[in-house]
Amino acid sequence: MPIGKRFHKLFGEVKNVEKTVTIKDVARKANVSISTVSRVLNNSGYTSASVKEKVNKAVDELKFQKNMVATAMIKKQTSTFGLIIPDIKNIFYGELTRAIEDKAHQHGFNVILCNTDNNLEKEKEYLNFLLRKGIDGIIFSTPEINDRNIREVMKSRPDLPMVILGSKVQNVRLDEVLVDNVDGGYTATEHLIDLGHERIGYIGGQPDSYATVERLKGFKAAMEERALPLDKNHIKLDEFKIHSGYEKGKEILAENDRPTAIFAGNDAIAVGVYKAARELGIRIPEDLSVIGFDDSQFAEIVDPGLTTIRTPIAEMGEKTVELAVQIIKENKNFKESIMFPPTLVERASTASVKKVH
Amino acid sequence: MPIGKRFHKLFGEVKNVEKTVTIKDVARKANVSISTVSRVLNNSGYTSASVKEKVNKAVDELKFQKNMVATAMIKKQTSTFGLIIPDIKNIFYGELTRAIEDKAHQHGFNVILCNTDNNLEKEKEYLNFLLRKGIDGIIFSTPEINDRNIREVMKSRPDLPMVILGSKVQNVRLDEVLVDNVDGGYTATEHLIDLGHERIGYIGGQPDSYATVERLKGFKAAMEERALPLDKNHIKLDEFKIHSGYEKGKEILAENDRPTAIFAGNDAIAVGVYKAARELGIRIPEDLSVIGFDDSQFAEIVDPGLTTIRTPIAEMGEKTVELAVQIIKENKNFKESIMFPPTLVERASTASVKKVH
DNA sequence: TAACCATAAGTAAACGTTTTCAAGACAGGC
DNA sequence: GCCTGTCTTGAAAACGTTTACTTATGGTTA
Repeated sequence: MPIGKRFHKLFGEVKNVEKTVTIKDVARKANVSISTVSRVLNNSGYTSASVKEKVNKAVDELKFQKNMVATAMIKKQTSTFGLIIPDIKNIFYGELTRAIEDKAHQHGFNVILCNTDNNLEKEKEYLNFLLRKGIDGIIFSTPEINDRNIREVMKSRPDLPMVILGSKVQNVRLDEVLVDNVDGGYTATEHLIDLGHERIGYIGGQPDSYATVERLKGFKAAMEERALPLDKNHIKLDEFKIHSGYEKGKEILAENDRPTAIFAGNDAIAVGVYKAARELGIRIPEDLSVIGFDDSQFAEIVDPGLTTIRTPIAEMGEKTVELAVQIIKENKNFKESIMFPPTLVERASTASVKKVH
Repeated sequence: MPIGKRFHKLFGEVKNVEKTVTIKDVARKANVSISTVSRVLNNSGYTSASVKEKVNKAVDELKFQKNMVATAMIKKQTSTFGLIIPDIKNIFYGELTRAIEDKAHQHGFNVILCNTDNNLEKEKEYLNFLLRKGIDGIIFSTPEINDRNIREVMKSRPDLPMVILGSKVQNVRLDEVLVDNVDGGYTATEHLIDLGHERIGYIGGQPDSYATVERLKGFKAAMEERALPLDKNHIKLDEFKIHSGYEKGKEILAENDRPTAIFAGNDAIAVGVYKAARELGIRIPEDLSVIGFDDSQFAEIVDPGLTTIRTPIAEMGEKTVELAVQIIKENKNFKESIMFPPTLVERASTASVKKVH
């Protein structure tokens, strides 16, 4: 298939048909052995100044570039990470991915993108592919982490750096970087309570996901601490998507004793709540306070600006990569759990509850 | 560095320390030569049914997985594409990337993500990396395509499939898939004119970018066709970003004879215009009609819903990958130019101009 | 019965590097 | 002048596949 080869075949000794230049060509030109070339290239071992010069000159003249596939073959390192997320269309993962890719690039790694849609079979497929391609590490960031797939990889490749971003896998000891979701949930709820709200709804994402559960914990903790009742009808879980926020928002807001504030599990859900409120003629923040989670681009775009709990997405992404790189370079596994603190970002979607009603 | 090896070193003949299983192990277990194993694996050449069975059994039992690095080494194919975009955080590229990655996955390819921020040096760096890694093709999608880098790659690797998505490079013959930007610009403007608008502004992205220029062409064509004057003060170019829409929007809307409608070069710019209008107390669509371009997620989120020109992002991404795959498989370069038609999507941000004033 | 062909399977070279090993050169200390 | 140690280089093995080439075996055809 490669053109160069084909020509060789067809025409025999056709000269210089865009043949890629290898270390052999450099060696020939510099009049040294390939091992010497390799040594100056990687400057490992001993090499004299004169030889170094000769080789570098040849490298420049021939515009030689090391073939990384060959290097990968023998070194068993590809300078590549696999990144597993549900969906890059999701703005949250866009921001995360950008941070990860940047940091990886800084360290000389590329990242292979894998969108799983939270589909275990798809994830498994990707995992197989990545493993066979010899990637140097895997970064997971999916709300529902499947321990079956993870466990399998851990068994077949116990040495492979894996770090989980934003989620936890039960009963599996892995490197993980997280936001303090309980704290975030607590802070969000506290903020609403401080504004005088008493009937507060919660719309969360995937019921089994770590983020949903933990944020709900924080929510409940704050409500209980202030002795406010939890209304089951005002707590709904679905997905971390606009659509879910819209649907569940409509359900909650249609009730007679509808809440005066809603804590949305993430910004996308909050956007859905905005839409529901708009359709029902409910004004934000006059009639309804809304608080989100993540502080993604959505929060600023929406009108009124969304008050939200900021997840330090970029910092977390960067830390994740640094952890992975460290594991690779130092060849030891930390199994660390790094927790980032979330912060409240006040915009215009939350206000004091109207006492009159 | 690889654990397996290290152990071997340290303890001498330690047995079976999670050594990866190779084709040799399969051959030994099945009592055949490695070439035979290779043949049944790829079913190429002749293999008897009995041998096939033996080999497959051994493969299953050993859970053998072909090492793709080794395959890449000899076949010079890595089943990997490089994707070069400015920024995955940008929602437009998120949607595009998802479509591309999906299609690539369907065809058995992975994609390496590269964010260049439209920085030529960065682009070059990525390009070098990709080339050295032996990727099978490159997909570009950046507003300002640098012909220097492209030309260089074309020279060093004339056989390498490259396809450009959404942009054109002057004086370079490449496979490209595009939206009809002139048509889109024309349609957008026509829509506004049909609503009775006469003073219409245009806020575009990067001045040198193909999309900006072509959309502006369509805008001008429509204006001229209806004999409407072009006001230089109402035509501003900056970047395809929210911030640009905000800044330029404010400038335009601050004028005395401010336009009654604005054609934004893309949806992000339109979002910026929304913000500017809000700050200035200008209502959309009552006081100002706004039309965007792309029909990205922003268009639906914003209130009022953004009327926009739909770019068939997903379809274009898919077509791009299909083109690249076809080039690889059939080993011939089409240098095709595929044009997709844009369509008008009416939402609530455009309305008849108020005649009273 | 010889010649030919299709089928089957093994041997070894190849892909482009890195790395181990061996060996040569040269210096300094005795 | 010999031994030891430090530099310096090259030959060759290795990484895990694919593939060209070779050889062997039957069966068919002339």
